[in-house]
Amino acid sequence: MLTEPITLPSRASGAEAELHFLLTDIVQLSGRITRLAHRTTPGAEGPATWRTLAVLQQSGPMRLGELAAMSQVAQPTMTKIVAGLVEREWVKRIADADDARAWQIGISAKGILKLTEWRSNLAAALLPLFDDLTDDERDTIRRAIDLLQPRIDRAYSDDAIERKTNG
Amino acid sequence: MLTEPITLPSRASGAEAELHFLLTDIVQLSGRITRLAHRTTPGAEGPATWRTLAVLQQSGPMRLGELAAMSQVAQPTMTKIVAGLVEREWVKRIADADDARAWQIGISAKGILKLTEWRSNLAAALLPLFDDLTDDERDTIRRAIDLLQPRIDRAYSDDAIERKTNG
DNA sequence: CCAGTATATATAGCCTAGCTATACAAATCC
DNA sequence: GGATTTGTATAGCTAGGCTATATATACTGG
Repeated sequence: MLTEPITLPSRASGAEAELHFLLTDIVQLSGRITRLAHRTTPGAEGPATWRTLAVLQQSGPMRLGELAAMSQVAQPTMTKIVAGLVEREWVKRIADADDARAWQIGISAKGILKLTEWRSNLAAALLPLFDDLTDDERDTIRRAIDLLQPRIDRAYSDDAIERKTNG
Repeated sequence: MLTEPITLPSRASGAEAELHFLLTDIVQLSGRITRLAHRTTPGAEGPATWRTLAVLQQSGPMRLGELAAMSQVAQPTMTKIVAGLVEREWVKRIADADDARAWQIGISAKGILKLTEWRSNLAAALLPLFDDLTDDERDTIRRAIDLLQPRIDRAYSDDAIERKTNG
């Protein structure tokens, strides 16, 4: 229980506050981008489907539990998502030779195609908003992504490791 | 119906492809950030709640329909979200003097507090991932946000205007 | 000034994606 | 070989998304 009044930071303060607002701005912008991406793209699949497929494409086949950890969802949630993906034939279950309880979940050719197709639709929809960017501006954005990407990835995989160690 | 084969872009090509991958990388990263933000933060409220509150805080009271357009959700979805917010007393309904069918929806003091509190939790949770950034790196990220923010905002408000004109 | 149309919100009913708690089956460990 | 641990599935709930439709108010033309 919180007994002391929360310090409500004002936009004016020092370097620590600057990082605070940088982070909250990143999150707010990300939320709006994620929402816009879902809305401007056809198809009934939600963000969870694409996030899961992207993980599988980038990291290769893995167990359902690992996939859940690397997607930052609970295991039963991943069971449900994978069930949907299996039905669409966008992933395949591969029997795990070492453990009869487990499967390896791998993206299928069809899954890769659908993911690529979705990304193309996405890029086409967002292009008009961004085609006025100069080369320098694109470079700034690219560098920002390269700064954020590994740090976010680390948060995801740290969680996966923690699960393996403590869980 | 799509009859021609989709061009599957490869990572190697020219400037247009570069923008394509910039956009898809932004969206993928945003999805992961949004998910991480939700997961690392306590409370049952989903992203939609915070997105809606943020819109109200930044743009002031407005009608439910406007709010739906500016949040990129369908009107019945916003009816549901607002119902939840009214119950928590994070927004207030103000009778519209000019139109008995409509309300003005405004964020309450409690709503501002909760939003601020959530952002503080968020910043605290993400801080350890980013406290090693140099001043230059922070500056790069800030400039990237300032490039993306207005373009995303425009997509949102364009939709709101379109709704008002054609709808 | 009233009939008909247009508009703002609400309701109904469905889906995906999230969660916790728990069941079940296989592996592992005395 | 019985007890415990571990991997996945099931049950059951919630929020947040949608379309179609109902309802109430506003507007407009004769």
